Amino acid sequence: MDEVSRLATVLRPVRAGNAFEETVERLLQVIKLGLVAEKLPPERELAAQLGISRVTLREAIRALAEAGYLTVRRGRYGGAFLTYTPPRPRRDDLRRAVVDMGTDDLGDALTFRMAVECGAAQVLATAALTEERRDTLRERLREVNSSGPDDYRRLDTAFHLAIAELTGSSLLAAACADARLRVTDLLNAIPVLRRNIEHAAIQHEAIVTAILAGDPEGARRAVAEHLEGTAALLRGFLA
Amino acid sequence: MDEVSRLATVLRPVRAGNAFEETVERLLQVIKLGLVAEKLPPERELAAQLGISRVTLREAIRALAEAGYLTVRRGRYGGAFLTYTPPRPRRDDLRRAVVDMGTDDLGDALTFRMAVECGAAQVLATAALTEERRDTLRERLREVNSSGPDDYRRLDTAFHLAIAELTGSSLLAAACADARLRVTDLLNAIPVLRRNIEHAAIQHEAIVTAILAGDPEGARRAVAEHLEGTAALLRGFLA
DNA sequence: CGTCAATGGTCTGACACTAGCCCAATAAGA
DNA sequence: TCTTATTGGGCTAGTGTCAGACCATTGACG
Repeated sequence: MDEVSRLATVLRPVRAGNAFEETVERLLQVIKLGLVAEKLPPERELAAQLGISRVTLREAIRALAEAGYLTVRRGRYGGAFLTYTPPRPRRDDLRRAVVDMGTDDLGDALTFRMAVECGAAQVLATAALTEERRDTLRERLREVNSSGPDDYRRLDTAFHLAIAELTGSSLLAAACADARLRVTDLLNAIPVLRRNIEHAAIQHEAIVTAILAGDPEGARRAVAEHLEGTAALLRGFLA
Repeated sequence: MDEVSRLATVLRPVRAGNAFEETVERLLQVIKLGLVAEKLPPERELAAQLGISRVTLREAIRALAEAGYLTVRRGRYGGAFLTYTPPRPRRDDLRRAVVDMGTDDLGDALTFRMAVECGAAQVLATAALTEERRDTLRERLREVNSSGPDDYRRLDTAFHLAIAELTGSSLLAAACADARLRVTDLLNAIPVLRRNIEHAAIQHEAIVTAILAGDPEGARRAVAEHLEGTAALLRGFLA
Protein backbone atom coordinates (compact mmCIF):
# COMPACT_ATOMS: atom_id res chain seq x y z
CA MET A 1 0.00 0.00 0.00
CA ASP A 2 2.78 2.36 -0.94
CA GLU A 3 2.37 5.51 -2.95
CA VAL A 4 2.59 3.64 -6.22
CA SER A 5 -0.29 1.29 -5.55
CA ARG A 6 -2.42 4.11 -4.21
CA LEU A 7 -1.74 6.03 -7.40
CA ALA A 8 -2.78 3.10 -9.55
CA THR A 9 -6.32 3.44 -8.25
CA VAL A 10 -6.74 6.85 -9.81
CA LEU A 11 -4.25 6.65 -12.67
CA ARG A 12 -6.20 4.05 -14.57
CA PRO A 13 -7.10 4.61 -18.24
CA VAL A 14 -9.42 7.58 -18.74
CA ARG A 15 -11.50 5.68 -21.24
CA ALA A 16 -12.23 1.97 -21.29
CA GLY A 17 -11.83 1.72 -25.05
CA ASN A 18 -13.01 3.53 -28.14
CA ALA A 19 -16.56 4.80 -28.43
CA PHE A 20 -17.61 1.92 -30.63
CA GLU A 21 -16.46 -0.76 -28.20
CA GLU A 22 -18.00 0.94 -25.22
CA THR A 23 -21.27 1.31 -27.05
CA VAL A 24 -21.38 -2.35 -27.98
CA GLU A 25 -20.75 -3.19 -24.35
CA ARG A 26 -23.55 -0.95 -23.17
CA LEU A 27 -26.06 -2.31 -25.60
CA LEU A 28 -25.10 -5.85 -24.65
CA GLN A 29 -25.79 -4.91 -21.05
CA VAL A 30 -29.24 -3.63 -21.91
CA ILE A 31 -29.98 -6.78 -23.83
CA LYS A 32 -28.55 -9.33 -21.44
CA LEU A 33 -30.02 -7.72 -18.35
CA GLY A 34 -33.40 -7.83 -20.05
CA LEU A 35 -33.89 -4.12 -19.48
CA VAL A 36 -35.63 -3.65 -22.79
CA ALA A 37 -38.51 -5.81 -23.86
CA GLU A 38 -38.63 -6.01 -27.62
CA LYS A 39 -36.83 -3.23 -29.43
CA LEU A 40 -34.28 -0.52 -28.81
CA PRO A 41 -35.27 3.15 -28.87
CA PRO A 42 -34.88 4.96 -32.23
CA GLU A 43 -31.29 5.59 -33.24
CA ARG A 44 -31.37 9.35 -32.86
CA GLU A 45 -32.81 9.12 -29.37
CA LEU A 46 -30.46 6.36 -28.29
CA ALA A 47 -27.42 8.16 -29.66
CA ALA A 48 -28.38 11.25 -27.68
CA GLN A 49 -28.79 9.27 -24.46
CA LEU A 50 -25.46 7.54 -24.91
CA GLY A 51 -23.77 10.78 -25.82
CA ILE A 52 -22.39 9.49 -29.10
CA SER A 53 -22.99 10.17 -32.77
CA ARG A 54 -25.48 8.19 -34.78
CA VAL A 55 -22.65 6.90 -36.96
CA THR A 56 -20.93 5.27 -34.01
CA LEU A 57 -24.17 3.91 -32.62
CA ARG A 58 -25.05 2.40 -35.96
CA GLU A 59 -21.69 0.63 -36.15
CA ALA A 60 -22.38 -0.89 -32.77
CA ILE A 61 -25.88 -1.95 -33.76
CA ARG A 62 -24.58 -3.49 -36.95
CA ALA A 63 -22.03 -5.49 -34.98
CA LEU A 64 -24.70 -6.78 -32.63
CA ALA A 65 -27.00 -7.57 -35.53
CA GLU A 66 -24.26 -9.62 -37.17
CA ALA A 67 -23.75 -11.43 -33.88
CA GLY A 68 -27.42 -12.34 -33.84
CA TYR A 69 -28.57 -10.19 -30.95
CA LEU A 70 -30.64 -7.80 -33.01
CA THR A 71 -32.64 -7.66 -36.21
CA VAL A 72 -33.00 -4.26 -37.80
CA ARG A 73 -36.07 -3.26 -39.79
CA ARG A 74 -36.50 -0.03 -41.71
CA GLY A 75 -39.47 2.25 -42.10
CA ARG A 76 -42.01 3.55 -39.67
CA TYR A 77 -42.59 1.15 -36.79
CA GLY A 78 -39.22 -0.33 -37.63
CA GLY A 79 -36.18 -0.38 -35.38
CA ALA A 80 -33.66 -2.72 -33.82
CA PHE A 81 -35.60 -5.71 -32.50
CA LEU A 82 -34.19 -8.10 -29.96
CA THR A 83 -33.58 -11.60 -31.21
CA TYR A 84 -31.56 -12.81 -28.26
CA THR A 85 -32.48 -15.80 -26.18
CA PRO A 86 -30.03 -16.84 -23.48
CA PRO A 87 -28.55 -20.19 -24.46
CA ARG A 88 -29.60 -23.14 -22.37
CA PRO A 89 -26.72 -23.72 -19.94
CA ARG A 90 -24.74 -26.83 -20.73
CA ARG A 91 -22.43 -28.88 -18.62
CA ASP A 92 -18.98 -27.30 -18.51
CA ASP A 93 -20.14 -23.94 -19.85
CA LEU A 94 -19.86 -22.52 -16.39
CA ARG A 95 -16.39 -23.85 -15.74
CA ARG A 96 -15.21 -22.43 -19.03
CA ALA A 97 -16.82 -19.06 -18.34
CA VAL A 98 -15.20 -18.85 -14.92
CA VAL A 99 -11.78 -19.81 -16.22
CA ASP A 100 -12.13 -17.36 -19.11
CA MET A 101 -12.77 -14.56 -16.71
CA GLY A 102 -9.67 -15.23 -14.67
CA THR A 103 -9.16 -15.63 -10.96
CA ASP A 104 -8.38 -12.04 -10.16
CA ASP A 105 -11.20 -10.49 -12.13
CA LEU A 106 -13.77 -12.88 -10.74
CA GLY A 107 -12.73 -12.24 -7.15
CA ASP A 108 -12.71 -8.54 -7.84
CA ALA A 109 -16.18 -8.59 -9.32
CA LEU A 110 -17.64 -10.72 -6.53
CA THR A 111 -16.13 -8.51 -3.84
CA PHE A 112 -17.35 -5.40 -5.58
CA ARG A 113 -20.85 -6.78 -5.92
CA MET A 114 -20.96 -7.84 -2.30
CA ALA A 115 -19.93 -4.39 -1.15
CA VAL A 116 -22.24 -2.27 -3.29
CA GLU A 117 -25.33 -4.44 -2.96
CA CYS A 118 -24.96 -4.72 0.79
CA GLY A 119 -24.35 -0.99 0.97
CA ALA A 120 -27.43 -0.26 -1.11
CA ALA A 121 -29.63 -2.46 1.06
CA GLN A 122 -28.29 -0.87 4.19
CA VAL A 123 -28.89 2.63 2.87
CA LEU A 124 -32.38 1.78 1.71
CA ALA A 125 -33.22 0.31 5.12
CA THR A 126 -31.99 3.50 6.75
CA ALA A 127 -34.02 5.81 4.53
CA ALA A 128 -37.54 6.95 5.21
CA LEU A 129 -39.39 5.31 2.34
CA THR A 130 -42.55 6.65 0.81
CA GLU A 131 -45.42 4.20 0.62
CA GLU A 132 -45.07 4.25 -3.14
CA ARG A 133 -41.49 3.06 -2.99
CA ARG A 134 -42.35 0.39 -0.48
CA ASP A 135 -44.98 -0.82 -2.93
CA THR A 136 -42.48 -0.87 -5.76
CA LEU A 137 -40.16 -3.04 -3.74
CA ARG A 138 -42.94 -5.45 -2.80
CA GLU A 139 -44.01 -5.57 -6.41
CA ARG A 140 -40.52 -6.53 -7.61
CA LEU A 141 -40.36 -9.20 -4.96
CA ARG A 142 -43.72 -10.57 -6.02
CA GLU A 143 -42.63 -10.67 -9.64
CA VAL A 144 -39.42 -12.54 -9.06
CA ASN A 145 -41.07 -14.97 -6.68
CA SER A 146 -43.81 -15.81 -9.14
CA SER A 147 -41.53 -16.20 -12.15
CA GLY A 148 -40.85 -19.34 -14.08
CA PRO A 149 -37.33 -20.53 -14.92
CA ASP A 150 -37.36 -18.69 -18.25
CA ASP A 151 -37.94 -15.26 -16.81
CA TYR A 152 -36.09 -15.81 -13.58
CA ARG A 153 -32.74 -14.17 -14.32
CA ARG A 154 -34.33 -11.07 -15.75
CA LEU A 155 -36.70 -10.56 -12.85
CA ASP A 156 -33.99 -11.37 -10.34
CA THR A 157 -31.84 -8.68 -11.91
CA ALA A 158 -34.74 -6.25 -11.77
CA PHE A 159 -35.26 -7.01 -8.11
CA HIS A 160 -31.64 -6.44 -7.18
CA LEU A 161 -31.38 -3.26 -9.23
CA ALA A 162 -34.60 -1.95 -7.74
CA ILE A 163 -33.00 -1.92 -4.31
CA ALA A 164 -30.23 0.34 -5.55
CA GLU A 165 -32.52 2.55 -7.60
CA LEU A 166 -34.96 3.09 -4.76
CA THR A 167 -32.18 4.74 -2.77
CA GLY A 168 -32.51 7.58 -5.25
CA SER A 169 -28.80 7.63 -5.94
CA SER A 170 -28.08 7.19 -9.62
CA LEU A 171 -24.39 6.70 -8.85
CA LEU A 172 -25.25 3.80 -6.61
CA ALA A 173 -27.69 2.39 -9.14
CA ALA A 174 -25.02 2.55 -11.82
CA ALA A 175 -22.49 0.84 -9.56
CA CYS A 176 -24.90 -2.00 -8.81
CA ALA A 177 -25.78 -2.40 -12.45
CA ASP A 178 -22.09 -2.51 -13.25
CA ALA A 179 -21.44 -5.08 -10.55
CA ARG A 180 -24.29 -7.24 -11.74
CA LEU A 181 -23.10 -7.04 -15.32
CA ARG A 182 -19.71 -8.34 -14.44
CA VAL A 183 -21.20 -11.62 -13.32
CA THR A 184 -24.12 -11.84 -15.75
CA ASP A 185 -22.43 -14.22 -18.11
CA LEU A 186 -21.52 -16.48 -15.23
CA LEU A 187 -25.02 -16.43 -13.79
CA ASN A 188 -26.48 -17.20 -17.19
CA ALA A 189 -24.30 -20.29 -17.32
CA ILE A 190 -25.80 -21.62 -14.10
CA PRO A 191 -28.90 -23.76 -14.68
CA VAL A 192 -31.97 -22.34 -12.96
CA LEU A 193 -33.29 -25.11 -10.74
CA ARG A 194 -36.59 -25.02 -8.90
CA ARG A 195 -34.74 -25.69 -5.67
CA ASN A 196 -32.47 -22.67 -6.16
CA ILE A 197 -35.41 -20.42 -6.94
CA GLU A 198 -37.19 -21.48 -3.78
CA HIS A 199 -34.09 -20.95 -1.70
CA ALA A 200 -33.50 -17.54 -3.22
CA ALA A 201 -37.14 -16.61 -2.66
CA ILE A 202 -36.74 -17.09 1.09
CA GLN A 203 -33.66 -14.88 1.07
CA HIS A 204 -35.36 -12.24 -1.07
CA GLU A 205 -38.20 -12.18 1.42
CA ALA A 206 -35.77 -11.67 4.28
CA ILE A 207 -34.09 -8.79 2.47
CA VAL A 208 -37.35 -7.00 1.77
CA THR A 209 -38.63 -7.59 5.28
CA ALA A 210 -35.50 -6.10 6.82
CA ILE A 211 -35.55 -3.10 4.50
CA LEU A 212 -39.22 -2.35 5.12
CA ALA A 213 -38.66 -2.78 8.85
CA GLY A 214 -35.91 -0.16 8.74
CA ASP A 215 -33.30 -2.63 9.92
CA PRO A 216 -29.99 -1.84 8.20
CA GLU A 217 -28.05 -4.54 10.02
CA GLY A 218 -30.59 -7.18 9.05
CA ALA A 219 -30.76 -5.97 5.46
CA ARG A 220 -27.00 -6.05 5.15
CA ARG A 221 -26.78 -9.52 6.60
CA ALA A 222 -29.58 -10.87 4.44
CA VAL A 223 -27.99 -9.56 1.23
CA ALA A 224 -24.57 -10.83 2.27
CA GLU A 225 -25.93 -14.32 2.87
CA HIS A 226 -27.84 -14.26 -0.38
CA LEU A 227 -24.81 -13.26 -2.45
CA GLU A 228 -22.42 -15.53 -0.60
CA GLY A 229 -24.19 -18.58 -1.97
CA THR A 230 -23.55 -17.63 -5.57
CA ALA A 231 -20.07 -16.36 -4.82
CA ALA A 232 -19.08 -19.61 -3.14
CA LEU A 233 -20.40 -21.63 -6.07
CA LEU A 234 -18.41 -19.62 -8.58
CA ARG A 235 -15.27 -19.52 -6.48
CA GLY A 236 -15.47 -23.29 -6.29
CA PHE A 237 -14.51 -23.52 -9.93
CA LEU A 238 -11.26 -21.73 -9.31
CA ALA A 239 -9.78 -24.35 -7.00
CA MET B 1 -39.50 2.38 -11.42
CA ASP B 2 -40.95 1.62 -14.84
CA GLU B 3 -39.00 0.36 -17.80
CA VAL B 4 -37.92 3.85 -18.76
CA SER B 5 -36.29 4.71 -15.46
CA ARG B 6 -34.60 1.34 -15.29
CA LEU B 7 -33.19 1.95 -18.77
CA ALA B 8 -31.82 5.32 -17.74
CA THR B 9 -29.43 3.60 -15.37
CA VAL B 10 -27.61 1.88 -18.19
CA LEU B 11 -28.31 4.25 -21.04
CA ARG B 12 -26.23 7.04 -19.62
CA PRO B 13 -23.50 8.71 -21.72
CA VAL B 14 -20.66 6.34 -22.58
CA ARG B 15 -18.08 9.04 -21.99
CA ALA B 16 -18.15 11.80 -19.42
CA GLY B 17 -16.62 14.36 -21.76
CA ASN B 18 -13.71 14.64 -24.16
CA ALA B 19 -10.34 13.16 -23.34
CA PHE B 20 -8.86 16.49 -22.39
CA GLU B 21 -11.56 17.27 -19.82
CA GLU B 22 -11.45 13.84 -18.28
CA THR B 23 -7.68 14.03 -18.02
CA VAL B 24 -7.80 17.38 -16.26
CA GLU B 25 -10.33 15.91 -13.86
CA ARG B 26 -8.15 12.91 -13.13
CA LEU B 27 -5.06 14.94 -12.51
CA LEU B 28 -6.98 17.24 -10.22
CA GLN B 29 -8.05 14.20 -8.28
CA VAL B 30 -4.50 13.04 -7.87
CA ILE B 31 -3.47 16.48 -6.71
CA LYS B 32 -6.38 17.24 -4.42
CA LEU B 33 -6.39 13.82 -2.81
CA GLY B 34 -2.71 14.27 -2.08
CA LEU B 35 -1.89 10.98 -3.78
CA VAL B 36 1.34 12.30 -5.21
CA ALA B 37 3.92 14.04 -3.09
CA GLU B 38 5.90 16.46 -5.20
CA LYS B 39 5.80 15.81 -8.93
CA LEU B 40 3.83 13.87 -11.48
CA PRO B 41 5.36 10.92 -13.29
CA PRO B 42 7.06 11.68 -16.64
CA GLU B 43 4.65 12.57 -19.42
CA ARG B 44 5.26 9.45 -21.48
CA GLU B 45 4.65 7.19 -18.52
CA LEU B 46 1.61 9.10 -17.31
CA ALA B 47 0.07 9.18 -20.79
CA ALA B 48 0.44 5.41 -21.02
CA GLN B 49 -1.19 4.86 -17.64
CA LEU B 50 -4.09 7.12 -18.49
CA GLY B 51 -4.44 5.55 -21.92
CA ILE B 52 -4.19 8.84 -23.79
CA SER B 53 -1.71 10.45 -26.13
CA ARG B 54 1.03 12.69 -24.89
CA VAL B 55 -0.49 15.57 -26.80
CA THR B 56 -3.73 15.38 -24.86
CA LEU B 57 -1.93 14.90 -21.57
CA ARG B 58 0.23 17.91 -22.24
CA GLU B 59 -2.81 20.07 -22.92
CA ALA B 60 -4.25 19.01 -19.58
CA ILE B 61 -1.00 19.72 -17.77
CA ARG B 62 -0.76 23.11 -19.40
CA ALA B 63 -4.28 23.95 -18.25
CA LEU B 64 -3.44 22.95 -14.69
CA ALA B 65 -0.18 24.88 -14.82
CA GLU B 66 -2.05 27.99 -15.90
CA ALA B 67 -4.47 27.46 -13.05
CA GLY B 68 -1.56 27.37 -10.65
CA TYR B 69 -1.67 23.74 -9.65
CA LEU B 70 1.56 22.75 -11.35
CA THR B 71 4.88 24.19 -12.36
CA VAL B 72 6.60 22.50 -15.26
CA ARG B 73 10.39 22.32 -15.57
CA ARG B 74 12.29 20.95 -18.56
CA GLY B 75 15.38 18.82 -18.74
CA ARG B 76 16.58 15.85 -16.79
CA TYR B 77 15.18 15.77 -13.27
CA GLY B 78 12.49 18.13 -14.51
CA GLY B 79 8.78 17.39 -14.60
CA ALA B 80 5.44 18.76 -13.45
CA PHE B 81 5.86 19.83 -9.84
CA LEU B 82 2.95 20.37 -7.51
CA THR B 83 2.42 23.94 -6.42
CA TYR B 84 -1.00 23.47 -4.92
CA THR B 85 -1.89 24.32 -1.36
CA PRO B 86 -5.53 23.97 -0.36
CA PRO B 87 -6.93 27.41 0.33
CA ARG B 88 -7.74 28.17 3.94
CA PRO B 89 -11.50 27.69 4.26
CA ARG B 90 -13.39 30.93 4.68
CA ARG B 91 -16.78 31.60 6.07
CA ASP B 92 -19.44 31.06 3.39
CA ASP B 93 -17.13 29.09 1.12
CA LEU B 94 -18.85 25.94 2.21
CA ARG B 95 -22.36 27.24 1.68
CA ARG B 96 -21.42 28.35 -1.81
CA ALA B 97 -19.77 25.02 -2.61
CA VAL B 98 -22.83 23.11 -1.48
CA VAL B 99 -25.22 25.28 -3.42
CA ASP B 100 -22.99 25.10 -6.51
CA MET B 101 -23.13 21.35 -6.43
CA GLY B 102 -26.91 21.21 -6.32
CA THR B 103 -29.30 19.35 -4.08
CA ASP B 104 -29.67 16.24 -6.16
CA ASP B 105 -26.00 15.72 -6.89
CA LEU B 106 -25.01 16.21 -3.29
CA GLY B 107 -27.56 13.75 -2.00
CA ASP B 108 -26.54 11.30 -4.69
CA ALA B 109 -22.87 11.60 -3.81
CA LEU B 110 -23.45 11.25 -0.07
CA THR B 111 -25.67 8.21 -0.52
CA PHE B 112 -23.18 6.64 -2.87
CA ARG B 113 -20.32 7.24 -0.48
CA MET B 114 -22.25 5.82 2.43
CA ALA B 115 -23.04 2.66 0.52
CA VAL B 116 -19.62 1.89 -0.90
CA GLU B 117 -17.60 2.77 2.18
CA CYS B 118 -19.86 0.77 4.46
CA GLY B 119 -19.75 -2.08 1.98
CA ALA B 120 -15.98 -1.98 1.83
CA ALA B 121 -15.63 -2.02 5.60
CA GLN B 122 -18.03 -4.90 5.89
CA VAL B 123 -16.20 -6.90 3.25
CA LEU B 124 -12.84 -6.22 4.83
CA ALA B 125 -14.13 -7.31 8.23
CA THR B 126 -15.38 -10.52 6.67
CA ALA B 127 -12.12 -11.34 4.92
CA ALA B 128 -9.28 -13.31 6.43
CA LEU B 129 -6.60 -10.65 6.59
CA THR B 130 -2.91 -11.36 6.45
CA GLU B 131 -0.86 -9.90 9.25
CA GLU B 132 0.75 -7.58 6.74
CA ARG B 133 -2.56 -6.07 5.77
CA ARG B 134 -3.61 -5.70 9.36
CA ASP B 135 -0.39 -3.78 9.92
CA THR B 136 -1.06 -1.53 6.96
CA LEU B 137 -4.47 -0.66 8.35
CA ARG B 138 -3.05 0.08 11.80
CA GLU B 139 -0.35 2.19 10.19
CA ARG B 140 -2.86 4.32 8.29
CA LEU B 141 -4.84 4.79 11.46
CA ARG B 142 -1.74 5.84 13.34
CA GLU B 143 -0.85 8.34 10.62
CA VAL B 144 -4.21 10.04 10.50
CA ASN B 145 -4.48 10.15 14.27
CA SER B 146 -1.09 11.77 14.66
CA SER B 147 -1.56 14.33 11.89
CA GLY B 148 -1.79 18.05 12.28
CA PRO B 149 -4.53 20.17 10.70
CA ASP B 150 -2.46 20.76 7.58
CA ASP B 151 -2.05 17.13 6.66
CA TYR B 152 -5.33 15.95 8.03
CA ARG B 153 -7.48 15.77 4.89
CA ARG B 154 -4.80 13.97 2.94
CA LEU B 155 -4.19 11.35 5.60
CA ASP B 156 -7.90 10.94 6.26
CA THR B 157 -8.39 10.25 2.58
CA ALA B 158 -5.55 7.75 2.64
CA PHE B 159 -7.12 5.99 5.60
CA HIS B 160 -10.53 5.67 4.00
CA LEU B 161 -9.10 4.55 0.68
CA ALA B 162 -6.90 2.00 2.41
CA ILE B 163 -9.97 0.19 3.69
CA ALA B 164 -11.25 -0.25 0.16
CA GLU B 165 -7.87 -1.14 -1.28
CA LEU B 166 -7.15 -3.75 1.35
CA THR B 167 -10.19 -5.72 0.17
CA GLY B 168 -8.10 -6.47 -2.90
CA SER B 169 -10.87 -5.36 -5.24
CA SER B 170 -9.70 -2.66 -7.57
CA LEU B 171 -13.28 -2.04 -8.67
CA LEU B 172 -14.24 -1.33 -5.10
CA ALA B 173 -11.18 0.83 -4.56
CA ALA B 174 -12.04 2.85 -7.65
CA ALA B 175 -15.63 3.26 -6.50
CA CYS B 176 -14.53 4.52 -3.09
CA ALA B 177 -12.03 6.89 -4.64
CA ASP B 178 -14.75 8.17 -6.92
CA ALA B 179 -17.15 8.63 -4.02
CA ARG B 180 -14.57 10.49 -2.02
CA LEU B 181 -13.72 12.74 -4.92
CA ARG B 182 -17.28 13.84 -5.31
CA VAL B 183 -17.19 15.40 -1.88
CA THR B 184 -13.54 16.49 -1.76
CA ASP B 185 -14.23 20.08 -2.61
CA LEU B 186 -16.88 20.26 0.06
CA LEU B 187 -14.67 18.68 2.68
CA ASN B 188 -11.87 21.05 1.81
CA ALA B 189 -14.23 23.93 2.50
CA ILE B 190 -14.85 22.72 6.05
CA PRO B 191 -12.36 24.10 8.56
CA VAL B 192 -10.37 21.38 10.29
CA LEU B 193 -10.92 21.90 13.99
CA ARG B 194 -9.09 20.08 16.73
CA ARG B 195 -12.39 18.98 18.19
CA ASN B 196 -13.46 17.42 14.89
CA ILE B 197 -10.18 15.60 14.55
CA GLU B 198 -10.47 14.14 18.01
CA HIS B 199 -14.02 13.04 17.42
CA ALA B 200 -13.09 11.47 14.10
CA ALA B 201 -10.14 9.73 15.72
CA ILE B 202 -12.45 7.87 18.11
CA GLN B 203 -14.61 6.77 15.21
CA HIS B 204 -11.60 5.71 13.15
CA GLU B 205 -10.46 3.61 16.07
CA ALA B 206 -13.86 1.95 16.27
CA ILE B 207 -13.80 1.16 12.57
CA VAL B 208 -10.36 -0.43 12.70
CA THR B 209 -11.16 -2.36 15.85
CA ALA B 210 -14.30 -3.84 14.31
CA ILE B 211 -12.51 -4.76 11.10
CA LEU B 212 -9.60 -6.40 12.88
CA ALA B 213 -12.02 -8.24 15.14
CA GLY B 214 -13.78 -9.65 12.09
CA ASP B 215 -17.04 -7.98 13.00
CA PRO B 216 -18.81 -6.91 9.78
CA GLU B 217 -21.87 -5.56 11.57
CA GLY B 218 -19.76 -3.43 13.85
CA ALA B 219 -17.57 -2.20 11.01
CA ARG B 220 -20.59 -1.25 8.96
CA ARG B 221 -22.18 0.59 11.84
CA ALA B 222 -18.98 2.42 12.76
CA VAL B 223 -18.45 3.66 9.20
CA ALA B 224 -22.09 4.66 8.89
CA GLU B 225 -21.92 6.72 12.07
CA HIS B 226 -18.65 8.30 10.99
CA LEU B 227 -19.97 9.35 7.59
CA GLU B 228 -23.35 10.42 8.90
CA GLY B 229 -21.74 13.27 10.79
CA THR B 230 -20.28 14.86 7.69
CA ALA B 231 -23.36 14.09 5.63
CA ALA B 232 -25.66 15.76 8.13
CA LEU B 233 -23.45 18.83 8.24
CA LEU B 234 -23.48 19.20 4.46
CA ARG B 235 -27.15 18.45 4.11
CA GLY B 236 -27.80 21.19 6.61
CA PHE B 237 -26.81 23.76 4.02
CA LEU B 238 -29.52 22.65 1.67
CA ALA B 239 -32.44 23.52 3.90
C1' DC C 1 -55.35 3.18 -52.47
C1' DG C 2 -52.68 7.21 -51.65
C1' DT C 3 -50.49 10.07 -47.83
C1' DC C 4 -47.26 10.89 -44.55
C1' DA C 5 -44.94 10.45 -40.18
C1' DA C 6 -41.44 7.78 -38.25
C1' DT C 7 -37.68 5.29 -38.82
C1' DG C 8 -33.24 3.35 -40.70
C1' DG C 9 -29.42 4.36 -44.52
C1' DT C 10 -25.86 7.35 -46.38
C1' DC C 11 -22.79 11.17 -47.25
C1' DT C 12 -19.71 15.23 -46.19
C1' DG C 13 -16.86 18.56 -43.89
C1' DA C 14 -14.86 19.52 -39.61
C1' DC C 15 -12.53 18.55 -35.41
C1' DA C 16 -10.36 15.54 -31.71
C1' DC C 17 -7.13 12.29 -30.77
C1' DT C 18 -3.33 9.27 -31.61
C1' DA C 19 1.38 7.27 -32.67
C1' DG C 20 5.72 8.19 -33.66
C1' DC C 21 9.44 10.89 -34.47
C1' DC C 22 12.96 14.41 -33.58
C1' DC C 23 14.50 18.74 -31.09
C1' DA C 24 15.78 21.48 -26.81
C1' DA C 25 16.94 21.98 -22.16
C1' DT C 26 18.72 20.56 -17.93
C1' DA C 27 21.55 18.84 -14.11
C1' DA C 28 24.16 14.87 -12.18
C1' DG C 29 28.36 12.78 -12.53
C1' DA C 30 32.75 11.71 -14.81
C1' DT D 1 34.31 21.43 -17.92
C1' DC D 2 32.16 18.01 -20.84
C1' DT D 3 28.99 14.04 -21.50
C1' DT D 4 24.92 12.04 -21.34
C1' DA D 5 20.57 10.30 -19.70
C1' DT D 6 16.24 12.07 -18.87
C1' DT D 7 12.83 15.00 -19.45
C1' DG D 8 9.63 18.49 -21.64
C1' DG D 9 8.49 20.83 -26.44
C1' DG D 10 6.87 20.50 -31.01
C1' DC D 11 5.60 18.60 -35.60
C1' DT D 12 3.10 15.59 -38.97
C1' DA D 13 0.38 12.13 -41.09
C1' DG D 14 -3.35 9.19 -40.23
C1' DT D 15 -7.57 7.65 -37.89
C1' DG D 16 -11.77 8.08 -34.97
C1' DT D 17 -15.74 10.68 -34.02
C1' DC D 18 -19.12 14.13 -34.61
C1' DA D 19 -23.02 17.19 -36.31
C1' DG D 20 -26.09 17.81 -39.61
C1' DA D 21 -28.24 17.25 -43.80
C1' DC D 22 -30.61 14.47 -47.09
C1' DC D 23 -32.38 9.87 -49.04
C1' DA D 24 -35.08 5.36 -48.77
C1' DT D 25 -38.43 2.47 -46.80
C1' DT D 26 -42.31 1.12 -44.32
C1' DG D 27 -46.99 0.55 -42.52
C1' DA D 28 -51.02 2.77 -40.20
C1' DC D 29 -54.67 5.47 -41.33
C1' DG D 30 -57.75 8.48 -43.71
